[in-house]
Formats: sequence, structure tokens, C-alpha cells
Amino acid sequence: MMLSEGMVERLSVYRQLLVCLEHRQRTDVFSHELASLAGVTAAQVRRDLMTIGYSGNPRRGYGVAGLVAVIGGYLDSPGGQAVVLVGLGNLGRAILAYFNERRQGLRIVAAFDRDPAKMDQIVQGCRCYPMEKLQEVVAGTGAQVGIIAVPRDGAQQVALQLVRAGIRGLLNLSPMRLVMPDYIYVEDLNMASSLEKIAFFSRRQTGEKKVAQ
Amino acid sequence: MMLSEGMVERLSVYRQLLVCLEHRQRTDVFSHELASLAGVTAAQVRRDLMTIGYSGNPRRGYGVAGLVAVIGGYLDSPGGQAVVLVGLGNLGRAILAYFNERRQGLRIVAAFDRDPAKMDQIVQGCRCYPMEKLQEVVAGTGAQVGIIAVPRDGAQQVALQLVRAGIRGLLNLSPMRLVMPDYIYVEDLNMASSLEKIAFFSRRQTGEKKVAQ
DNA sequence: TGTTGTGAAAACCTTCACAGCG
DNA sequence: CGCTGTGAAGGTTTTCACAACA
Repeated sequence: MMLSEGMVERLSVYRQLLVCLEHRQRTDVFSHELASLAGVTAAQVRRDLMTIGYSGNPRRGYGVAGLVAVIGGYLDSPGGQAVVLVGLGNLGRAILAYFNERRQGLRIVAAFDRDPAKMDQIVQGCRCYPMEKLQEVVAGTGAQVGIIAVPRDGAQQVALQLVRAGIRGLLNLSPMRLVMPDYIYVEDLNMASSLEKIAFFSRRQTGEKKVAQ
Repeated sequence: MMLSEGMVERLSVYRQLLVCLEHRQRTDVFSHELASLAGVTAAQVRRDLMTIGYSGNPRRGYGVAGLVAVIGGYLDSPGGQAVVLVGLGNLGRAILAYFNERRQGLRIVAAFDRDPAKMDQIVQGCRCYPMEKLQEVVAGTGAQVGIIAVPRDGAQQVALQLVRAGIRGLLNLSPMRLVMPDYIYVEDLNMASSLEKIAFFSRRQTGEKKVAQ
């Protein structure tokens, strides 16, 4: 089955929330609870769970553990997925810290930077390689996903190197839009756009509900 | 007129691209050029520009400078908008650097951190205040937008303080979903969700076109 | 009673396709 | 001729509303 972008995003958010609930010993949850935590409507939650074929029970709601497992079945790659990071400035280090002890499914297995002073350092448990080793290391790890955390002028160049090394998906944190062949899946996190959007909608006094991400 | 979220995002991207073109002395641009730079279809660009009432000319396309101005008329607040940042770790510093010399419209006018060692430092041209001064400084600057760059456990707490100080829109960079009254516009940049999305769609060999942000 | 599951409707967004123009 | 501007069509996503059920 093919899930839409929006659905994948919501499933990911549901799972984060469910894991939280699990830690608090919750075993079941109602659609309206999950909905208000996730910032969507209860009907949306029910529809999403219906789409992935997870059933609840009118008395107790949905089973938390089972739902986490079913979402995992959709989102996670069976053997886990390796991710590489390019750029170890403030942003790159922030991302490493973020994913430091994250879910086993996605692991940042290598970082690259052109600053020779950083070579072979271990930052947040992750080894830093020079750009020249990119091809070789990416191939060795079998990573399919890359994170671009370099300044605007290097971004396009770095993206091309990653694609040549076999990467299929990119998280682009630079303010530059990448021009890529269309078999590459690119997600831009453009902070300038995000802030402009917030500025715009917070000016209008909209009673606005917001979805994750 | 009310613009949709998607449109605001695209307008913001168009503007970034147009400013780039302006620097390269381009005076006019065709819908299909802007489209391929922005990663959308030409029809979409024409529809968007129609919506904001900007007309082109079948011979030369759309005037770059005029379009930048019209988009600005929609996106920018007349007097500019002040933004405050909470959290001066790696992520916070990366954001400051990012917006260091950004467009005059959005300015980060103050940063807050609970680490006493950072008090009164000037980071990237921006003064750092203690959390206790938040209320007072936000009121003084009239900021309406806040950026949350603190670790997960502090996020909800910080968001509430910002709301109490009068903030109306939030950029949440923590992995925590915020529970907010619904007159507050929240945008979550959840890296975990983004990465999971990329991992998912890059696995399926979709010939996928991607829109900004 | 309060919840799930779900057809059907509504809302929204994107693309098509072509007339009209420079 | 190749582009813009746009009504109409098409597609997708969200919400409604209610039967079925524990």
C-alpha cells in the first residue's frame, strides 16, 4: 500500500506519543486523546488507523503496544537504516546530540566535514571523516539517507556527492534549494520559510489548529 | 484574503529564489523557470501569482523586482517583526548564525538561556538574557514570534512562559509536541519525523517530486 | 453510554487545457 | 510561436454523521 506524505508524518508523531504513553504505563488510548496530543481531529486518527488496518475496541480504545508495533511495521526498514551527516558545525552537532540515543531504526553512522581539525574525532559517539572519504564510507555503511548541514554555498555540491555515493533520500537543512534528479527524495527544512509562515499566521488572529512537522 | 499554509510556504520560497535572480541581474522570469527552481509545476506558479494578483506578460514573463515587492506586501509585517530565541546550545547558535544578516523583516532581537555563564554575552550580534528576564524583555521588544531551541524536557514550560509574555507564534525545534491554546500558531520542526519520512519514501523507489519545506 | 469503523459529503488543492495576447 | 490567465476537471484529504457494538 502507498501512504501519503501527510500520513507518514502523522504516524511518526503518533508513535512518538505512544512510546511516551507506554513509559507511563498506559496500555490503551482513545482516538480523541491521541488526537489532542497530536494536534489533529479524532476522526483523522481513526481514519489513519483504519488505513493501516489497526482495530480498537469501543470500550477501551486502541492498544498502545500493538499500535506501536503496527506503525513500526510500516515505517521501519526491517534491518534498520543507516544515515550519514555532512557538516559538523553548530547545526551538525545539534543533530548528532538529538539522535544520540534515538530509536535503533535510524542511526547516524558517520559524519563528514572539510575542517581537517575535526578529522577522526568522535563527536557524540560518531566518527568524523574528511570529505574525500565520503564515497568510500557511504558505500561501506550502505547508508541510503543523508543529512546536509553545511552552509548554503556548499549544499548543492555536497548533495551531488552524496547522490553519486548512492544516497537516495536527503534532509536538507541549508537555506539553498537543491536541484536533484527526481528519483531522489528531498525534504527541505528551511527555517526562513518556517519563520515567515509563523510570522504570517500569528499576525492574523486565526484560531488555527496545527499538525506536526 | 486568506492564503493557505502551502501557499505562504511557496511564496516564501519564490521570494528567496527571486532575490537570488535579482542579484544575478535577471529582470524577468517565466513561470516554468521559477517552477523548476522551486520544485513545483508551472501551472502551480501561475495559479499562485494569479491568487496574489500579480500579472506577467506572455513575451517576457513576470517582473522579478515587482514580484518580490508584491510577495513582501503579503508576507511582511509593515514595521518588521521581532523574534526571540530561547536556548543557546548548538541549535540555538546555529539559528542565530543562520539569521545573522537575514532580511530586515524578521529580526532575532533577544536570546534567553538558563546557563548563568552565558548571561549578557553577545552571540552573533544578539544579547543573551537570563530566563527570569523573559517576561520583561519580550514585552519591551514587542516580539510576537518565539523560537524554542531547548531540550525536550524544558520545551512545554518555556512555551507557556512565552505565551504568557505575549508571544503569538512558535517555532518548536524540540522533539516534544507542545500543548497550547489554539490561538497560538505552532510550527513543529521535528527532525525525527522528517528523517523517518525520508527513510520511508527513499526506500520505496518513488519517482517523487518534492515541494519546498 | 461513549467509542469505534466507515460510507458519503465536503473542502481543498493541483493539474489540464485552451483562449487570448505580445 | 510560446507564454500567461483561468474556468473546469480531477484528485486528494478531511470531516461528517451514524450504524454497530462493548
